[in-house]
Amino acid sequence: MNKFYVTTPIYYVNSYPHLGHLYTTIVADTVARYKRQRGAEVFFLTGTDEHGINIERAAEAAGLPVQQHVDRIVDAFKTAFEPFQFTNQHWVRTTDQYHKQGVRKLWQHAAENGYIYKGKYEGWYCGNCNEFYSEDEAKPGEDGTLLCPTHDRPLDRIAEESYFFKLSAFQDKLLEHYEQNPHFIRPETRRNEVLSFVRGGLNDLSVSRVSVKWGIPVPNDPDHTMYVWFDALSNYITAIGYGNEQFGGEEHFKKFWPADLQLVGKDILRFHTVYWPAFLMAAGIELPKTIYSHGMWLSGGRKMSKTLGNVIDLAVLQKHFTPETVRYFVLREMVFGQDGDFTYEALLDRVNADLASGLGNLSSRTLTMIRNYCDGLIPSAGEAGAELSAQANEVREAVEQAVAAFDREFDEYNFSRAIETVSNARFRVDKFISDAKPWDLAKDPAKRGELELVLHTAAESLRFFAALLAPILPNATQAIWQQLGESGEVSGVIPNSLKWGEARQKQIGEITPIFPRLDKKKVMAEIKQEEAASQAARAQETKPEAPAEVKPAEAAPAAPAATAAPAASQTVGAPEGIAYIGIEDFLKVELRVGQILTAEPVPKADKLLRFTIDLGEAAPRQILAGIAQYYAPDTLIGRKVIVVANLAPRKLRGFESQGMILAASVGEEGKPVLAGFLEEVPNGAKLK
RNA sequence: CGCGGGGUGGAGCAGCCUGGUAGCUCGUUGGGCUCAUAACCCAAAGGUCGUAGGUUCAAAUCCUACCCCCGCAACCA
Repeated sequence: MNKFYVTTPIYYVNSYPHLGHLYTTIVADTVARYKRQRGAEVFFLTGTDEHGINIERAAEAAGLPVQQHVDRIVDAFKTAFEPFQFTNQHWVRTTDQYHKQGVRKLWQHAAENGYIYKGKYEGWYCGNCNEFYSEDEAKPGEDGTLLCPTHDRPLDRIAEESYFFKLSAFQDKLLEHYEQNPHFIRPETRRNEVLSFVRGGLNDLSVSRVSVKWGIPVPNDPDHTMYVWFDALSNYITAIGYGNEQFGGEEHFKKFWPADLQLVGKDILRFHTVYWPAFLMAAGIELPKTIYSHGMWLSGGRKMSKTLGNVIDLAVLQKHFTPETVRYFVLREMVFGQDGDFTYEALLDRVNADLASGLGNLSSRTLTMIRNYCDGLIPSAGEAGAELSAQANEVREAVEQAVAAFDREFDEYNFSRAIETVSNARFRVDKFISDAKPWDLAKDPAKRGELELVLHTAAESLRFFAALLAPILPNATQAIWQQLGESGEVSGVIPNSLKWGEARQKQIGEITPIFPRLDKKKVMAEIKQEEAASQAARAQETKPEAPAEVKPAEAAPAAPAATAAPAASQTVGAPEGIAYIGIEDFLKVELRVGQILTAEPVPKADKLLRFTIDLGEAAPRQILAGIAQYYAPDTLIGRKVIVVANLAPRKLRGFESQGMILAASVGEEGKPVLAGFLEEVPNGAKLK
């Protein structure tokens, strides 16, 4: 049987849907439609990953029971996806019962085979937070002890009981699998990355936590909760019936597993190409055929980030562009596997050029002529002179070759190239029409045969294009299909089996514009306005609506001043209420006036500057500060600054910093502005 | 020597694995056409494919070194 199982990652519900989620799902949906159209029985899965400590906390912050909180975000995903009419058979949620059941089964199998063992997970633990911190995350105390970054209390060295997955046992097996299945990880560059990672050695993986409650309990040891990735990755098998009765259970699972294509973003490549196959091997389950890592969408050449304010707002996007045009754009514009730049200008250009002026206009001109010259009946190929016949033949060949080339490229997931083959054939048709001038032929009854040949050829080309592009533009191609007088669903037509010349004497349908032309200037102006508005709104937004991302957005350099919008409420780390301290606490801090004697960048550090500062002491002090991106060292020499003089020394990038320079932290980027004095002050003067 | 991606006509990109006329979209200029969504067709201008070496009959493509940009990591006492 010809089956095809395609998955997207399940989306972590710690953030609201964004372009990246949409993109992966569009790709998966397009592949699913493509395979289905060609007769495969397709199972297309997407869903949400809903467990873990982050979710638990976000719910707490939102003041909701966790399940209710995740339900809300899942709804947001479904709502955002709804207009795109994705054809997924199922939406898996890791909070679903059958999933939990299946995951436990997987765990048990792995355990029975000896790949899960109980051990101790050692780390620095804060009793207040109930969490482990790495030495990097922890705050160094005065005497070298490590402090909790949130509570400022000493961390305990604790060994927590934890289950471990014997990842180390799979290094060779994985490498062997990669070698023998060159298409297991795609594209090539990603494969190489993983190869070198695995060759570097694999450590066993801690796969349970006693400190986390929101998750799936470990079988026979309910104090332990499974590590979220073990839980999440399993969805690809549990959702189709592994270890449960979902869709009929085992039989259904056997029918669709192994997955034919698992799409992932390159940020989660390692989990899917190392951990995931190792989990499967441990339980004796076959591995998926291909893990394809796609690129990321950048915005204006930069990674999208809330801090930079260059995130593509889905609401704005959907207001101006139909789901179909967005689908077309992301598939056409990005070379699959590489990063791509998403700009509204490029989107507008693409839509106007390829769809409005291109496919839409070809459809419009062809059908209009058939209506006007042929009473709306698609003509048979008429008799014509040698030259015109030759040209018509050439067009036919170009279209038929496009059919073959499209499938060839698409099967390799070269979506942009597959689409290009159609565009190239389309250019040929437009040229043919312009050269043959059917509007002139129509004036001369003697040229009836030639006229019919031209229009027949154009209509047939259009019919083929509609079938080819159906997975990418499901609604538009169906509209063209119907306007050509065809019945049924174009999504069920195999382009390869279409026969040239079949469409004749069919009554065309009502002609309507398929892709209206967009007014670039007008749309861009509106978008700019809406983006500004939504950004202002986001700035006002309170926590519960915007759960924190796992990875805090990177503070990026540059872009000061100009973006200084009416900087509404840019509170930096707003405390929940003020924790008052007494004067005695303040007096513990020794602030002194210092003068910068030397300043130079620290090698291999982007943000650090190294100073020697005269505090009126016998010898100047060496102090480091993370302001290199905002101050040129030379300009600071001689400047008077305020220094925390009794801060415990700390080594940074190999240099000991004997104090701290005070600066205001401005804006979301935390741009530093050095504190100083308006009058002359002597070095070493104490502040109080 | 931390890891990775990239430098191709004015802009944005493909081509590089599997050397052999440098291609696409937008933009510019001139012309044609009028069926069509001011669309379509033709023509032109514009590139020493980051730099320097090397391999080769032949290099954007393979090799070496270097320069620059962008992510990640590190780094903001």
